[in-house]
Amino acid sequence: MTKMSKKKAAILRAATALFATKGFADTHMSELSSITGAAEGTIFYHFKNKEHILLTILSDTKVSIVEEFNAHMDEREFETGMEMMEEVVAFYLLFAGRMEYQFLILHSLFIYRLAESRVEFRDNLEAIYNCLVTLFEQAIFKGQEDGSIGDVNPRKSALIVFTMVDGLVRFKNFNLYDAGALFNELIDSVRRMLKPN
Amino acid sequence: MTKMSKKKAAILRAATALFATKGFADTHMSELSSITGAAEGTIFYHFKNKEHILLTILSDTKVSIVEEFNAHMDEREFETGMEMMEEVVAFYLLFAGRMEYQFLILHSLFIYRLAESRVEFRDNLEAIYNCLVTLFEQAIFKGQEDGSIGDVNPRKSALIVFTMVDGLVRFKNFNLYDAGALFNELIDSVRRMLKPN
DNA sequence: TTCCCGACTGAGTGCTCAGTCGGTTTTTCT
DNA sequence: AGAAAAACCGACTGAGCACTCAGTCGGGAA
Repeated sequence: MTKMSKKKAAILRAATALFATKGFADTHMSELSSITGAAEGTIFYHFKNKEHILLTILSDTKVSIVEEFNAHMDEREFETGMEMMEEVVAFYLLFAGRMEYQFLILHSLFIYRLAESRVEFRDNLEAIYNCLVTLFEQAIFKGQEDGSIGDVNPRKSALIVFTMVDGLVRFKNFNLYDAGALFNELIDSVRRMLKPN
Repeated sequence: MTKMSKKKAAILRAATALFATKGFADTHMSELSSITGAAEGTIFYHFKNKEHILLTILSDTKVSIVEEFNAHMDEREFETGMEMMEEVVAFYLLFAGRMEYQFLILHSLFIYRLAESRVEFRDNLEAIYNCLVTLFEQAIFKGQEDGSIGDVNPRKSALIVFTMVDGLVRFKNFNLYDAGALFNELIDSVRRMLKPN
């Protein structure tokens, strides 16, 4: 984090893009080498194997998400829980756009396969999902106190909203249709879903 | 379809499960051979290469989805568009549960990578998504005529609902949490999202 | 009975790929 | 400056992979 060799940083950057767009198995060390200008030996000097590169990316992604979301939410105040909910959704979409490759990796099968057998992977994924769902849930709690959100089950509704927003990001990243065009529709839907009565 | 050798059917069945759970690249012909009892040569007798197995699975999946959804919807009448919407959502969740492997494949990166370069893949995927989104959209049209659904943009709202339902299926298949427990919450959310005023 | 053909076989082939290793260059510290 | 440590290099290895091919087998038609 504090000091990292140029090559190591370049390897992580290139691997993030390649894992996201080509998948883990279809990304070869030779490509990573030619793109970054680092010899294959250099890659294995910095990472003990291919999987370790992926784990580093996932761990970095977790740190980014947890830190940036909490920082963003901490530094602003909301009149109502509904406003907070709208801000979480908006920031989620903005952030997912900025970190498109990382979110593609989070939406990939190979990461869940690894999470089944490897705790290091599972822990990072759980931290990410827990952080995100909790933010949605907090907005609902707040909204139910101030009356801006109706009498829904907070945890379950948080998961539903998460499903919607994350599904939209996935569709956008897979180029299924333009998610940007659905932004307003999504916010409206969430509002209608959660408002009292 | 009409007549298929036992071995060929077994290969397709095993490949569906393996591609869904292990991914395309991590599924080896040797596994396919040992699981099905078919010699590796037999696999290449029936399919010209590995990719051709995947294409066959995708094409069969498309046929199943399009036929079964249309059949299911045709054979029942709905009082209101909202009722129809609830039935589409319910049947989607039921069907995705029955065809878990196929839906896992539909949610996998490798299929979208192939769709970018190969028309045969892209055409099948488009047919599937078009069929599904259109059903949601038709329910909204109907609901707007009979007053059970409010004044929303039909296409966009259909996509949002699709995002929710499909996202839930994805979360369930990736074992992120029990989607079954969210069924009622989902239906309620859709109803609140779409109801007039 | 002979012939044919679709289904099936599995050892063999060539290539690709993650990972190694012995060595060189660059940076940091005293 | 000089030594030590960190970063970097790329030819090499061997395991594993998709795919091939020459040939077997069984059963139906002529």
